Amino acid sequence: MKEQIYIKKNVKSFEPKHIFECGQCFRWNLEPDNSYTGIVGENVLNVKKEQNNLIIKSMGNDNIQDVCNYYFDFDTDYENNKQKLLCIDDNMKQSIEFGSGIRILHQNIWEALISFIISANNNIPRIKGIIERISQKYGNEIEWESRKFYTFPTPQALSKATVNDLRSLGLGFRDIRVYETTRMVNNKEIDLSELAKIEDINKLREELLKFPGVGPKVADCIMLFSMKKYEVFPIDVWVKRVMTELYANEIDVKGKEIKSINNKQILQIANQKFGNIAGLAQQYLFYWRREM
DNA sequence: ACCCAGGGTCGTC
DNA sequence: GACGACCCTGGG
Repeated sequence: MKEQIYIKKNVKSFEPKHIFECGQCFRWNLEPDNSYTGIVGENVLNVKKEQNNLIIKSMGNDNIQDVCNYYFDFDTDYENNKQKLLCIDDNMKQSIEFGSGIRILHQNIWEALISFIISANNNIPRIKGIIERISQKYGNEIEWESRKFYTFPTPQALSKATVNDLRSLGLGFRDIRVYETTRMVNNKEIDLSELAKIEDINKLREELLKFPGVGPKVADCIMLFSMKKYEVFPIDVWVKRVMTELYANEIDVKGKEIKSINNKQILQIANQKFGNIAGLAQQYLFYWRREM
């Protein structure tokens, strides 16, 4: 366990607030000095932006530069992607201006699987609290600057939790879903490392849907936020709201005004407009609408 | 005090 | 395919 520092100069499309508060991750917290501290794998990271430079510190065993390149997806050209979306319409333009520093993180699949099962019919403060308590109880402790942090538990570590243990950590009705999913992962009924190799989105989704607690929305979140499948378009209440407000009039049939559109129609619009980076467009729209 | 909604999913009809 | 139930918590 060692402390490391990584300074990356002249970054574009990287704004900690946008990245960590656009709803894709649950383990990052704002510090008094305006930096963010979070847990990535078995490391604690602290990220601060000063002018256009990034100052990243870490405590852990992994090489900080490798961790950051993978997790923050530094190889993807966001300037180029933003340019493509900007010229689609004025809505995209506004939402990108608002969340210009958003990046889609490359999170751990197992952690994303459990986290988004917990997210079902739940609010963000409570989701964060639940994940924090799970990590405190079943994860590894890392001490840094006389503070204690807890990594997200491995499947094996979480298998020690009974349904009642999970219930007492505040999961509510999601307790059995998390318990069963953990059991399936440990038994390798579905092998997560094999899952990551599946290229075809629909085959991948089909596999993910076999886990209890994973429906279409959660499956798409896992694919987008931990597997870099930028073409998927997770539809939640907020996305439904914003897509209806912005685009319901476009599927206006025979002069009739349509005020509610279903998920299939939303996907159709998303694919047609945003194509293979629909997931990125989804994040700009989600963040924009939710912060309004 | 009471009600409602929250990054949905599941079982039932 | 539509509909209600579901644990729990913070905010109105």
